[in-house]
Amino acid sequence: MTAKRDALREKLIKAAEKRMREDGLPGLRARDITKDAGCALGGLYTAFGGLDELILHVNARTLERLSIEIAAAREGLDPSDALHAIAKAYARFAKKNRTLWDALFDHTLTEGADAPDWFRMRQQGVMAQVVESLAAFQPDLSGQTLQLRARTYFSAIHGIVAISLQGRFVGLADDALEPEIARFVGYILEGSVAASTRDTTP
Amino acid sequence: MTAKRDALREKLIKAAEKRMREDGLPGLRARDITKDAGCALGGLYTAFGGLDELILHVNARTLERLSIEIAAAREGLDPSDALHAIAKAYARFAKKNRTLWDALFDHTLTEGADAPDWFRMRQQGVMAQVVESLAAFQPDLSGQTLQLRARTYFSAIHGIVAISLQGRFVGLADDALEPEIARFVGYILEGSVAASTRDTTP
DNA sequence: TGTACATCAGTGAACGCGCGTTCACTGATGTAC
DNA sequence: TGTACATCAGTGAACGCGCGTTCACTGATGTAC
Repeated sequence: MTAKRDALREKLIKAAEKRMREDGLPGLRARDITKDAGCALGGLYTAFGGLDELILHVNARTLERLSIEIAAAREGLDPSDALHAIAKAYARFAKKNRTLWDALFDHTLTEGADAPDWFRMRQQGVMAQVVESLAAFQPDLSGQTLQLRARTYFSAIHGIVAISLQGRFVGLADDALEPEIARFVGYILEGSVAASTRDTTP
Repeated sequence: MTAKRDALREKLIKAAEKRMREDGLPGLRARDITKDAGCALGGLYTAFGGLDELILHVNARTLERLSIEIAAAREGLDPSDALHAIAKAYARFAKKNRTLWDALFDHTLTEGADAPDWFRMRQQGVMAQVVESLAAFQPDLSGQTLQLRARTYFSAIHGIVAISLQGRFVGLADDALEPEIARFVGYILEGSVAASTRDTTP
């Protein structure tokens, strides 16, 4: 019966997620997780390949929730508003789920092994939405270029959120973050429209 | 005599920097460093407070070199070009000094203790240049707002560089990075000028 | 210049501990007859 | 329905090891006379 096995996996993921939310990735210990999940230490290794794999599952769920929130935020909006909404939703998610969100970027697989497909798909789920909204905003973009622009847009927002939340370089009131992002996104959209019309109508 | 002590400190910093450049922050071990520096393991603890403090010194030097390269890149340029040059220099520096640059962001002090003043000053040295160029580009900005805008500008570029280099979410040719940044910066500057003129001449 | 003594940077073996992972065992569940 | 046997998920004590830090010692350097 695989249902029992799945139940254990579920309990472990839930327990790990809870610990990660409270203590963050660095404070995550196999002993704590298995204790919370109500199984023996070794149980983790029958249910999963190891701690790293368990973390990957927690991160996958975080990505899934992020994806859902982004989807909800941009639903029914026109392209420009949607791009604004994505950035805002991203910032809010990061702030609300700080430790889980940190783990998305801090957890690196040992050796050069890259993440399994089921995990990459979760990443895609987020990125695809940026791509979609950007494509609607700039219909002339497509293929590799579109992918690249979407990543650039996303990672710029990511950088702003990341450095703001960790308070590096400058320590400023964090309620300044959302308006700052809104303004910044406005600049990008306006600038890209200007560049685009200049290209098309010389 | 403090000269000898300083010589040891210097040897340790150099050795740590070399190891960090080769193996990155995660591969940094006190034993390796002291062996390379030609002193005993305990020597590290007479010269510095501990490994963390030594890492801080390495990071301070990395920031110093970054600051110098940014200064050289923007020298004599008009504000708009200078902002472009800063972004480009940052991307190049990160790529060329990958592991050292990673350490700037990955190394976190244990507990909530924040970095000493001499270290913060190095961070300021980088940031101040962004502030300066941005102030020249948008003379209407000043004070907190200027600081905030500068950080936003900087952290957006940082995000783009960081995610590109670690190849997350999308794996794309990394020679696409510089033109992508150039375009992106162009959008921001154009957008901010448009917004600014709109404000001043309603 | 020489002797006795103090200081203290530097030594490196030993400590300590956190923590992921293993593995010989057990007991619940399933299968054969 | 009952008995014997096989399987294998789950157990948890023990392993192993990496690694930062300590601390009793030593030997070079400086000071007093």
